Amino acid sequence: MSSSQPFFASSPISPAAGRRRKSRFTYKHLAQLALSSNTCPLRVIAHIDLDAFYAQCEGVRLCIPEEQPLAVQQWQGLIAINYPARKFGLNRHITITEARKLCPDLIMQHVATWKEGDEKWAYHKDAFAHIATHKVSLDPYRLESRRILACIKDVLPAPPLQRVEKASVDEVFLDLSSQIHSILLERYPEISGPAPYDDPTEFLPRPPTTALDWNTDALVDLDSLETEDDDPDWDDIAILLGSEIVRSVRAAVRERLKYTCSAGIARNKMIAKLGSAHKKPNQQTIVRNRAVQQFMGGFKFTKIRNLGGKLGDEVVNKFGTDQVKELLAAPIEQLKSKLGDDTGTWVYHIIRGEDSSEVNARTQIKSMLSAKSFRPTINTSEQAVRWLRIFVADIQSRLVEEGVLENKRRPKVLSLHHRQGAQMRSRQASIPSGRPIDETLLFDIAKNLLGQIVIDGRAWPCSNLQLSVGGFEDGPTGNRGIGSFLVRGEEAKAMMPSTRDADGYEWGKENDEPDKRRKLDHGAIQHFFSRQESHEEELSDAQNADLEEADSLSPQDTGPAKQDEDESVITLDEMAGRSAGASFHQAPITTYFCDGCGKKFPMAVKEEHEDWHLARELQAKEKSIFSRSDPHRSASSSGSNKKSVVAKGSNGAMQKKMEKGQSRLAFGT
DNA sequence: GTGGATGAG
DNA sequence: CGCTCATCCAC
Repeated sequence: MSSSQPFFASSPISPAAGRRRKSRFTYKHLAQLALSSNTCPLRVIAHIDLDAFYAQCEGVRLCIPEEQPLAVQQWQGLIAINYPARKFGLNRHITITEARKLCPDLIMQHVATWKEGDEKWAYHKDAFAHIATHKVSLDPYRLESRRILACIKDVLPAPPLQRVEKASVDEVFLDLSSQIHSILLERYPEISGPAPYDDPTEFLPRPPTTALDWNTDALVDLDSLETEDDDPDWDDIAILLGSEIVRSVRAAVRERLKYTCSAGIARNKMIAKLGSAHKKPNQQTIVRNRAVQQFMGGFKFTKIRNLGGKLGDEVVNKFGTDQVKELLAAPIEQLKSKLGDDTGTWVYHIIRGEDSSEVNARTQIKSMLSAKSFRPTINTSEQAVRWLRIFVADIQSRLVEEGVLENKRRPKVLSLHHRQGAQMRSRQASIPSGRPIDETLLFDIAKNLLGQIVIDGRAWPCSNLQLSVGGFEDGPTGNRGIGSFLVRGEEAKAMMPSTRDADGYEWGKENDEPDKRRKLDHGAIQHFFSRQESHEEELSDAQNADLEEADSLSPQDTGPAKQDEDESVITLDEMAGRSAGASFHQAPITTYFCDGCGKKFPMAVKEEHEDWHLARELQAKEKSIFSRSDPHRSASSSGSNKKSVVAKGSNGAMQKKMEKGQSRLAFGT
């Protein structure tokens, strides 16, 4: 909300009749460009947006022709619709039956899902039948997003000339200023020297008057007072270079990875983003500085980022319009008095196309969430605990992808959100540092947080649970070599049957002893988690059926109460430990040492552990699941038999393990 | 630091 | 819609 400006409102040199001798820009402005200064009037920002991203991912993965109408399904809804399908009037918020009616030829591919005990997400036929036991995974799209980002970074020059911000799974901002500065100096030696008299406020000479080739881009019309044959200035040259860079980035993404995207090129992030949405798909739009007024004037201001929600509604109500053009008439004092000083000032500038926000050179995420909405609701702690297992497996596998194993980054905080009716509650806890993160550790903490929420009361029926990690910290130096060495040392320590850390917390054992660091004592937890079997009959038929089906796949991981009639009190730890952990948590009698992990394991899990390594290696060799074609797909996911429950293993060995029900939690490495 | 609200896609 | 991600702010 800086009140720098208004550079573009007036020229330092009167645009009289005929040709100005000098540029409107100075040597100082040119120098600012090299630093990507957010106040530089020559600055060039691009926004790149993948077209119907999830749909494109599935199209690429399954080698579906691009003209084929294709939508991505999530349970009963559609979350992405490709452009051929949009011609049939399909949009989001449409049911799959309506969609099929409008476009009988439509392919609806369901997103990948997980269920309890799965090693990894997988694509399932008839996924909707498993809504009670599975959660969706958007991981395939995150992985593709990562490849595309890597491709973009690869075609751009090395940092700091390159500045890329990942704005979402399918969007990036590029600050092209530095790169363009270097191109300008190279191509136009006349401005590469020092300023005359060493005075940075000297105006630059004008660019050579060659007519610019704006190519095939959608070029936004000029403001009414400008004329098309007006001589170009350096901002025009710069933005045109920006457009050429973006064109080459898009071509690389297209040729190497088969994805189309749309882009906007402008002087700031806000306009670049409006630009990328202007013409889709597979097009790019240049919004020159002198076209900004014309471009902005045609929009509803509710299209501007941050004005799409309650704030936008508030402005509409207080000023009686949703048009940028009409709100321009409101004086800044009125905006400030009605919206507050800060917000009013921000709105005043933003509708004039002024946005000085930086492109943060950031491509890594700051938090990670795994969530599930329950329909119908869940009503018992043990159901919730089972979902925690799935969330933990999901998050752990994504942490592995983030490089947490190599100690590149690690989260500090784990939190659990819970919704009952309209009420949302959450609890969080720190993830102890100094030891590797694994599923057992995360599950242990998550389970404890659930206990806290449950004893606060009013936990059931629960309509939504979300487990997240955040507060990511960078590893020691970002240096992989020394980092992984240290981690291995820590891991070996943590794997010892009974190891206390500096705080006296005992690791390597399940928490069957009181623990001072917990906010709850086990007595309280036991009270609220006892006698779960009395709620069994409250499960819906669908849930019961699916739970039994899942249980039959993994005999040692059955729900607690049913088999143990002799126990009337089930602790959280027992519920947790009964599956994966069972052998893990007992002091092993014989152990073997895994060179790959640099740590000890119970001999009983040797075979499984080595299989797990093998599976991971095979998987790592595959650059992407999307590089494979999968011709055996049918036109829809409905109507198939319910027996296809076993996940596609990543190899035969894994598959066998899963059938035996032995493959549970992955042992942390 | 924690937990809730808002906003985007 | 359901599932993510990010930011802001009162406490």
